[in-house]
Amino acid sequence: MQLGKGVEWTTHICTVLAILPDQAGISVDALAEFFEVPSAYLAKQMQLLRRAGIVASVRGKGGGYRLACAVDAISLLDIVNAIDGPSPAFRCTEIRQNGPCGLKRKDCTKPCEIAAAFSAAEQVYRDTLAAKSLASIMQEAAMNSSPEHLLGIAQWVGREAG
Amino acid sequence: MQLGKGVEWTTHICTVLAILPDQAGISVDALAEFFEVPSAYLAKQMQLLRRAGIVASVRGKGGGYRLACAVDAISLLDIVNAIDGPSPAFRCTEIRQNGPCGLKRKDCTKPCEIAAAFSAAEQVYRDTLAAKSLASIMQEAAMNSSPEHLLGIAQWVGREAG
DNA sequence: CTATATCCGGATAAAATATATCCAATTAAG
DNA sequence: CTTAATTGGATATATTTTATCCGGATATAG
Repeated sequence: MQLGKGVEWTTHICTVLAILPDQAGISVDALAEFFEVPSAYLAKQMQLLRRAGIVASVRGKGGGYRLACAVDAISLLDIVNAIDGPSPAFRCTEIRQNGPCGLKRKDCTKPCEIAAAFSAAEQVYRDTLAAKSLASIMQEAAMNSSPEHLLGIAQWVGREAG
Repeated sequence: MQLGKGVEWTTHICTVLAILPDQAGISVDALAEFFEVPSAYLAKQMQLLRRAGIVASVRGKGGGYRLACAVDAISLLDIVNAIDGPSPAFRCTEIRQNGPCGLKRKDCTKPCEIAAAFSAAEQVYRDTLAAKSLASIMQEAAMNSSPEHLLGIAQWVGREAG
């Protein structure tokens, strides 16, 4: 059970987009260079973010990506759902209905105990991610990083967005 | 991010092995028939369970599988770790060290805020699975199932275990 | 001792997923 | 109007996961 690299990449990228001036944008190539990741593949991930309404894009020369919402309106769950999809990790195939002792379909209105237990575990996982906003990540990063590092990032963003 | 079918299969199978008389065993073919799943692949999953110490096997004619522990000593997390592996879903590739504003490796002793947030979410997921024992699943199933159904399973197990 | 049932482990095939690439559509600037 | 920069979407490739098969080892029964 693995989460794609795109989740890591785009989460970091959102923290960079978050310090952009309003209306400005950064190109995929610039973002790919900033994190040294393959730009072609990153482009695909950014499109998934856009379709999910997390970022907005501007086409053509001078275009690029920016956040489409406030940082406290974007949670880690939003990003995971956008990149990795919202489908649950545990897939119940109703094997309790199979075989010599299989249950009738009409007797299976409620999920079985096993499916229910896995769903409950996934729910707390999703709840935890939903409770973590991009704003909270930014705040923690600001506290844990050196002022020089933060300044360096702000300057780079300023150059690329200018 | 998907959990393999083996997790669903082997969890159900553990609930069947749980009602075996002591020292008896059931063959992979019988279990595969009971749930109508491919026996070749199920055999692989059962070997993973055995290597994890969840079930024990007896070779040769009349052999088969049985639980290696008490039902309250087996959690859903044990089964997931055995079948799906214990590696975390979120893989941090330390891209904060990359690019023009990359951090030096020596300044990265603590995980970044993003990796920490995902780890925390996975931890509550694992904790929830660890808190759910096979015994608890069995008890819930006993309450929710009809006596006839439970009897049918017990009879089938009795026949197969000889 | 032979035949049969069963697990064991490695080799292999198929499917799904992750990764990478290309070209068309669009926009800004000169 | 032409050129360059950029996103958009479809398509190709690589990697991983999932599934199957087969020969060997082991144990039981006759």
